[in-house]
Amino acid sequence: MPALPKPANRREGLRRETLALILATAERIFAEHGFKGATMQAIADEARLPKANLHYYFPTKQDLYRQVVERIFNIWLDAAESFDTTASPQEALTTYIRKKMEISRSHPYGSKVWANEVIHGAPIIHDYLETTLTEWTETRIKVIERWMDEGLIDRINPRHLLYMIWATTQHYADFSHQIVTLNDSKEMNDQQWADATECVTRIILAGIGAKRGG
Amino acid sequence: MPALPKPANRREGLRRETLALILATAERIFAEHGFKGATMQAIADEARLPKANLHYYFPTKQDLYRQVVERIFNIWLDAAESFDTTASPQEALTTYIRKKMEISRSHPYGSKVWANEVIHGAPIIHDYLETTLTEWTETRIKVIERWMDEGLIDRINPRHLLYMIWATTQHYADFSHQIVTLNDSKEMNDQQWADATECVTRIILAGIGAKRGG
DNA sequence: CGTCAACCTGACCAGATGGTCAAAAGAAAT
DNA sequence: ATTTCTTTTGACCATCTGGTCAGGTTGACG
Repeated sequence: MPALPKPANRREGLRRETLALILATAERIFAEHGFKGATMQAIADEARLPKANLHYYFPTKQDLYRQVVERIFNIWLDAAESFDTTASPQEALTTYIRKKMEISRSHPYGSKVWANEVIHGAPIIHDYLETTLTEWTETRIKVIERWMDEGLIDRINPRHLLYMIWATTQHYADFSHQIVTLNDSKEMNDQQWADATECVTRIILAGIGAKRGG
Repeated sequence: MPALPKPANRREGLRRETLALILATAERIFAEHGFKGATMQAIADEARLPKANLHYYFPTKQDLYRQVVERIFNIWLDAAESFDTTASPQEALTTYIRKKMEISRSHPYGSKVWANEVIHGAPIIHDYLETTLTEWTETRIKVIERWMDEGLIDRINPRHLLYMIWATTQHYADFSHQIVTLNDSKEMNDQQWADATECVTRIILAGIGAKRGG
């Protein structure tokens, strides 16, 4: 996430706006229809741009898709940082879960695109999984093992704890249609999101034998 | 799941074999490429049938897709039955989680198709969500509430407990590529599946304050 | 064996879609 | 004002894909 320098001139500013508009629209369309189901024409229409203009900024559909996915990965990385390797299990996990739930609420389309990508074998982002994600996971597993060695939590397989957190938090974004349907066809409100976050955190912490607020 | 009567003759037998072959192949291709990404030609090639033959049995791609999804839903319903409403929390949840993990292992393609469908707004199965799934969920929520009233488990929001179980168990199928990558690029073996099931069950049970084996 | 219905299949078509291009329009620099 | 570079855009094309169809093949049945 490089801090972006301010636009040098009118052109540069417009260019950024257009890029942002295209990326945001594309994220939604890719999330709703999948890579193949999304068409450049549909993205163009939603963004109110001629299709040829999209191809000016992103030569191919794959280029556009890749940038959408990379943006999402960076958001994920930000949240991943909040898994503080120096904090107590309670602090680290509570913060991490909250952050992930917030992402599910604020970036539902991104989460869906990511899910889609992984479900279909991660053809575009396979290298990310093998490098960045693997490294991140290994270091966190070591942290969790240390917690167990120090008797701060029960002995469990750290891998499955992580999967459980990922699966559950992302479920609220990826399966939002199912959740909405089961919620009287209403979007979850602030209170319900807070309730979900609290409930998930509590079950996870109790599940691994970590006292809360400790 | 109607018990199928035995084929009356050679023709009937062949017909069933062909139907089963097409459905199984389609399930895999739909899982790997999504609805739009999967082509009738690809399914035909994989099944070693002429494309026109597919259209003989399934007039349109949507018909084929719908039947694939319906088959998956029935498998889900079977597992759902194992959430015994009369058993203790430990029994009911342990069995249910085990059953769902088994499905994730034995029907990974089906799970992926389902996930895809829900992620994209469940255009085909929306009626299932609104009827069968809603009813099932309501009855199970009542059961969980009874457990809480009887002091068998802690007070939590039953809805989120269910979401957690669904999310986590299905994660092993839907995100298998990620899991394999993080597992030294090897498929999970018998021991690892048993380990995962045990670990998930333990965290959930402890998470809601239910003693194990009780 | 003959008839009929079910089944199979190569060839074909219409529409959709990713991508191209040349020309026009607009901003920046001189 | 003129030149130069970036951006915009409508028209166009090659390819892919779902679906059709006419004619051939096969099994059931009397």
